[in-house]
Amino acid sequence: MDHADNAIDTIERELTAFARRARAAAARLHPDLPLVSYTLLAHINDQRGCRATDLAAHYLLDKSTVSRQIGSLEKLGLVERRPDPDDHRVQVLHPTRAGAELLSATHASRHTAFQERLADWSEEDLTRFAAYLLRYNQAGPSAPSDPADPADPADQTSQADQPDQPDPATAA
Amino acid sequence: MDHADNAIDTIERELTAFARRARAAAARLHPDLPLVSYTLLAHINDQRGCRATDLAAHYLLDKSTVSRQIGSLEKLGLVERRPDPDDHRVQVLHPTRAGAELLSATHASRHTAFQERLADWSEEDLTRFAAYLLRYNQAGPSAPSDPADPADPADQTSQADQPDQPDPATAA
DNA sequence: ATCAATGGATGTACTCTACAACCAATACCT
DNA sequence: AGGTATTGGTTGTAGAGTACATCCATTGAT
Repeated sequence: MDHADNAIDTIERELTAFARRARAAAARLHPDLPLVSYTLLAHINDQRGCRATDLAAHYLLDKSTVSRQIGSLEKLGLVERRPDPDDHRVQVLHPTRAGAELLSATHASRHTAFQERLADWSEEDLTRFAAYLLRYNQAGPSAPSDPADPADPADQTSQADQPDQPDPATAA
Repeated sequence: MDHADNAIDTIERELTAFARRARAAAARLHPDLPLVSYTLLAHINDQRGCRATDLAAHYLLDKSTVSRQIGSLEKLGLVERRPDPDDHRVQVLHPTRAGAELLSATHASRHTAFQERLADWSEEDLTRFAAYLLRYNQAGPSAPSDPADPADPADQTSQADQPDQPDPATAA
């Protein structure tokens, strides 16, 4: 077990820890907007209209799951479905006014939370950490990044709308 | 929006992406040993005997959740409960032989997956990335790291067995 | 001795998810 | 054109994971 292996173990452990906590925190802190719904809504918002199938492909979710998520987002009045004139099978999803507002409020509070947590990091460390995370998420033979926010200017390396790859963090 | 804010946005986005993918991957790739069970089993193994309450506190899980998880681990023959002679309310949890073996096999395959994903990283980058993750997970006013594997020599900064803090990654 | 605190289990309910089966619309192919 | 495959989406069903409330047994404190 050399240094690199130790580092890999640490990365594995810490990413796993993060994922577990994130999940718990999501349930705890999104009483009104569950994590998955938030993610999908954000994607819909960023794409300025996308189809349920796109979401399913992007997030590696079953289309039934997406269908129900969209259903609940619609029930909450955060998303609306518009028929696609070119293909009558398709519903183009758009955030409603309320959806966009909730999203921006949520994003703002998330950003603040991160800012607080990262308050004592130097700009250099922030930049490097961000770069490592990007690299990690894009890594692997066929692992595209997760261009969850392709509209984000910081997302310079986002690729096409491809499915995420199962992550070794939780692979066994 | 300065550089630091951009970096923070990237960190936020990438960690969130990771958490979402990890979740999906967990369900997909742990047919025999669900992620949570794996995590708890690993903790039990590392602690060489711990109580259900410890697990609940450590992972911010409800004790009912832990109780059921332990129940299923026991049903799978991976964990055994031993009465605590000093306190008859307590059950000390220990991995069975099968549990320890499954754990080490799982860990090995996880490590391999990470190794592959990180194969083209320099040792220096690995070390720094690991350090950043540790720092991130330990950050915050009252956010201890998640010493999931305190026995791991790489986990030099693990602290006491305190609950994890809700993570801004998914806080809204 | 009583009453509170602790460790744990159980009842119930909700979210997220997948798989399978299904329907409707479109595309392809001869 | 007609038949078949493909695609977009919904619904039925099932299971994991979780929380909250409640309950029981044991321990501790006054």
